[in-house]
This record gives sequence, structure tokens and C-alpha cells, in this order.
Amino acid sequence: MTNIRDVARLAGVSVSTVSRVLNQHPYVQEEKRQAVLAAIEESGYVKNLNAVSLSKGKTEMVGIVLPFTDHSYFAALLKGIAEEARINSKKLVMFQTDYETDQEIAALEMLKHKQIDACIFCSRSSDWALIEPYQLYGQLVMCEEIHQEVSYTFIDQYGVFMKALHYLERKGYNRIGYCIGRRSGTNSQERERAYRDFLSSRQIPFNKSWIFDDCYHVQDGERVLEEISRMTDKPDALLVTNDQTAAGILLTAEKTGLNIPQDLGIMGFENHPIAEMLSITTIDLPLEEMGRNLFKQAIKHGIEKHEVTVSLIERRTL
Amino acid sequence: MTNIRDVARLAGVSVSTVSRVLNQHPYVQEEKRQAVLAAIEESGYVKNLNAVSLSKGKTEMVGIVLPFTDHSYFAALLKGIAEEARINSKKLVMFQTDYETDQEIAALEMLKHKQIDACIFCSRSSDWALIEPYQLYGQLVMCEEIHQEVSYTFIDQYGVFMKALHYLERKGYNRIGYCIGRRSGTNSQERERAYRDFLSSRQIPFNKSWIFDDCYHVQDGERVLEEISRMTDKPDALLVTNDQTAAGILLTAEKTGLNIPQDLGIMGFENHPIAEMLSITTIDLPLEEMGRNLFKQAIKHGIEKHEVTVSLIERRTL
DNA sequence: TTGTATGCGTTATCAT
DNA sequence: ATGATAACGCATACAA
Repeated sequence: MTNIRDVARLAGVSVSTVSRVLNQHPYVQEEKRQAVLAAIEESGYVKNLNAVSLSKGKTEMVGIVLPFTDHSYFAALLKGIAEEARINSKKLVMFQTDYETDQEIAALEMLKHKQIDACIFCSRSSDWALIEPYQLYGQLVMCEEIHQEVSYTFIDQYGVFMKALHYLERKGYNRIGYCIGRRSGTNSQERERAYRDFLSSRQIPFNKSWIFDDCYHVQDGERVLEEISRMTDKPDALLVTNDQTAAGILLTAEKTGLNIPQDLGIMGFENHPIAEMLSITTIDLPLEEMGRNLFKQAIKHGIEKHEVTVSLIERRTL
Repeated sequence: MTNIRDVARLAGVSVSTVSRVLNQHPYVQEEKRQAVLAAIEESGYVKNLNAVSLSKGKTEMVGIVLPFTDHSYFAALLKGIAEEARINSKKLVMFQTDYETDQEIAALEMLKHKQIDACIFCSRSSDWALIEPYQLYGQLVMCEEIHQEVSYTFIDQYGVFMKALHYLERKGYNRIGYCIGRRSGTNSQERERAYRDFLSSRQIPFNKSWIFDDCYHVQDGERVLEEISRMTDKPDALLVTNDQTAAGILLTAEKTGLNIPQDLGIMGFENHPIAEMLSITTIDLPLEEMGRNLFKQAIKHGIEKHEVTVSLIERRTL
């Protein structure tokens, strides 16, 4: 394991000169430069970036916290993040948490221990109070509208949900339920708030059984429809916060002879290719763009709150 | 930024004693231990793991190279890898390559520069000759059957494809085509070899237009079926190397009035939930298990070649 | 049981 | 332009 000192000795110069050559600093004679280059070649010298990190106090790595990657929502976010990371020559350290807080803390501890320079939370389970103190150790970026002193990129979930509800109402639906991943989490809470506000403004009673959680994948749509089929009091439309589940609902409906959109209106979220393919009305979420911005915020100093806008894509499930 | 020396001074002991306490080594008086702990508490000391890495010559991080995560195949592999990484308290550095070699090299360079201890290639574009020299710098693990001195976890693609072809033949299909991601890559080449061998043993001429590449997602299935619809000489069955595309084909077929499996037999690969949902006959690939094993190989010394077995799941598309 | 001294490999400051 | 030397922060062999 030859180091910079060996190279210096071999080239007959000092370590500083070698370092200068290595980092293309000016002020180094061409002769010596060549001597150093030759010594590097001869010795097979390889820079230890670990030592560089220690010396500079930076690792050029950014942590990414997300519950799972086998889900199009997070995969798309990650794609945007990875693109931007690549542009900026940064590396990504992944934390697949399954929504467990200890994995989130593991990421934060890495930040604290100077293994990463910044950390992006695509989602979180931990209380903000648990996360907040770690800001001391590096840039933190969230993917939710959180009214705290921290950078984030967000979608106005309340506004979007409310708009979607009004749209359904105009389409003649008045027994609206919704599907969601988990009920905790800022985004979900915002949606529930919109839902409840909408209902109470119409003096429609809140019906808990019309909220379906744990909806992530196609097969969850199947489950939802089964549950509905057993209800005497059924919803006539569903806001489905991801297109995978929406697709599952649509496909199962077709199998069981349920008419979409007559018997059940469906609005998906994301505008995933499967939604286009199945012609599912959906809210287009610019996830890759969000991912890119999350990363930009991670390597930027200071706090920035960035909202992205979404648009409704009208197709045939409503 | 208080360091171990500050703590030592504060506690009135030497740095080695602090280090011992920090790493729960034996042989340290309880009094001093407490003093050190108190000093750590008081000073808000945080260990710099970067320095630890430099000192130990290890980072406890493993690189993961894959073309993209927004694809169930790689997402599932990644899930297995991440699980095992977590069990072993290792961190993962992600390289999303989009099949570009420079990103693969970037990962290898990190290995060379001691930023990661090992590197897993879930797929590759680079020639083996380009990758091989990097074995000098750390453990390399591949996800393909490559007859070289390196660890890998693999599926016998030739055997599986051959078995699938025979199965189709028994089911009465004799105009078989197939869909694949990219045509280069060891796995694809093995499949093509099986395909060609099968054809020539039956004296069926090879028809290039029955091989559809760039098939990854649901919408690619739509494209494939469009292409087929324009053919005068159509295949009567397709091996589809991922369930997403198989689903796309099935769904499009239903829309266009094509009968599955009468007009077109479909065999998917992976046994993704969507295949179960749509009742697609498929080859079950134990991807998460493969991912777990890939990771185990990454932290294990020495070369190990591990084959995983797959099984055929009979459903209604054949 | 504890401390001293050295190594890990680089960057950066400050002379010259 | 170049070199000596001090950080960077920790681990550990060796001595005591």
C-alpha cells in the first residue's frame, strides 16, 4: 500500500509537491511534475480518499432515507436524486428503512459521525424532535411540508386532495373514500385533514371504513375491492394515492364485473406508465423532478422550501 | 469539534483509555470509565468514523451497482441486499448506472480508493477485462454465471430458458418468440444460445424479428403487441423475461380482443405480484434470496459460486 | 491496568 | 516554486 510519502521519495520531491501534482495545483515545475507522474506510475500509487475525507472534513456522500425501493413512488424519487448526484459527482448511501425508526436514526448517526455530508428523508417515521438535533451535523432535507427550520421539497397535499375531491363531486360522486399507504406521516395527515374538511363542509358524516390504508401495490387494490364488496354501505368513488393500487382496483373490478367509472370512480396518483396504459384518471406527480430538487437542496447551504405543482390527467376512470 | 484528545484531557486519562472505553475493551477501571463517560457527555464528543476508517483501513460500506431501481427485478434484488446489509451493520453505496460504463467504473474507483470495502454488480455493461483488475482492491461479486475467478450468484439462464421452451412445445406452441431487456449481457446471451440451440435441434429457422428487446415495463408489452399485430408471420407464444412486460402484453391483448392463451401463449419471469394477480404463468425467480446471498458473498473472503434454482408456476396464460 | 508513541494518508499553512 | 511540518482523529503495539 504505497502512499504519498513513498511517491515523494521515489520522485525525489516533497509530499507537498506530490499533493500539488495530484490536485493539479499551479506552481510546480514541469520537470518535477513529470518526475512525480512517473513515480506514481511506477509505484502503482492510489490515493486513499478516506484520508482525504478526514483531512477535508467532507466525504462527498449523501444519505438517502426511504422506506423501500420496490415501489414506483420511491423508485422515481430515487431516480431523480441519483441523476443529480451523478451530475455533482456525489455518492449516495442508501437507507432502506421499512419505516423503522432505528434505520432512520442509523442514517442520522452516519451524518453525526461524518460519514455523509447531508441526508435526504424521502419519508420518515421518527418524530421531528428526534431528527431535528442532527441538523447540527449537516444539511437535512425533507420531502414533506413541515413547518420547521429545515429545507424541503413538497406537494401541497391538502390542496391537491381538496381539488381532487371537488373534481369528484363535480363528476357526480358523493360517497367518496380513499386509499393510502400509511395513515401516519405528514402527507397522509394533510390528506385526511382535507378529507374531513370537505366532508364537514358538506355535512357528510365521516366514515372510517372508507379509508383503506396499507395500499402500495397492485394486489392491495384487489384487497380493497374485496373489502368494499362485503360492505352494505359502499363508496361510489375512491381517491387512490398511488397508481399501482388504482390499477389493482381497476383490474379486479373488470374481473368481477364492476363497471368503472359508473359503479366506482377511481382517481390515481403519480401518473405512472401503468395509469396511462390502463387509462386511469390520475394526478401527475413530478417525482423525478422532486428527487432532483431534493438533492440540490442537500448540497446547498441554507434553508429552502420548494413547492412543486401537480396536474390532473383526465382519463376514463372518472 | 471536540476529539478524543480533548476527552482524554477532560477526564484526566490518556487517549488510549478513552479509546478503550469507546470500544468497550476490557482492562479499564470503573472509576476511569465513569470519568471518561462523563467527559464525553460534558464535551458532546462524537466519534469521527472517518478517522476510524482511515486507521482501520475499512469503511464497512459496500457498493451496489445496478442499471436502475425503478424496475421490480432490481428493486427486489436490492431489497434482499439491503436486508442482509442491515443485519451485518453495513452501509450501501448506490450506483444507478443506466447501463453506462463510466458509472460502473466510478464504483470500482471507489473500491480502489478505499471508500468501500466490496462491490456488488447486479448487472454490468463493462467488459470483464475492465472490471477484473479491480479485484485487487476488494471483494467483487457478480450476479451472472461468468467463468472467471470471482464470486457470483446466478441462475442457469440457459437451462431455465431451455426448460421453458420445452414446456411451451409440450403445450403445443411451435412459433415461439421472446422478449428481453437488452440483448447484450451474459444472461441474455445465455438465453439466446438456448433459443438458437432449441430451434436448430428442431430445424426451425431463426427469426430475428421474434426477439423483442428493450422490454422492461408494462408499456413495453403494449409496444410488443403492436409490433406483432403488424407482422404477417406472427409468433404464437412468447417467453417474456419480466412479468411487467408480460402484464403489458396480456392487458393489451385483452383490450384488442386477442385471446390468451389460444392466440398467444405468454410465460413471464419473476413471479411478481402482478403475475399472480393477472394469473400469468411465470418462472419464479428468488430475487430477494439472491440479493441476500450476493451481499453475504460481498463480505465473505474467497471465491464462491452460488446457483439458485427457480420453479415454474403454472397459471392461465399458457 | 494505563500511558506513550507511532501509524493511517492526506491537505494546508507557513516559511524560504 | 518548493519543502517542512502541523493538523485531521482514531487505533494499537509496546512499554511500564
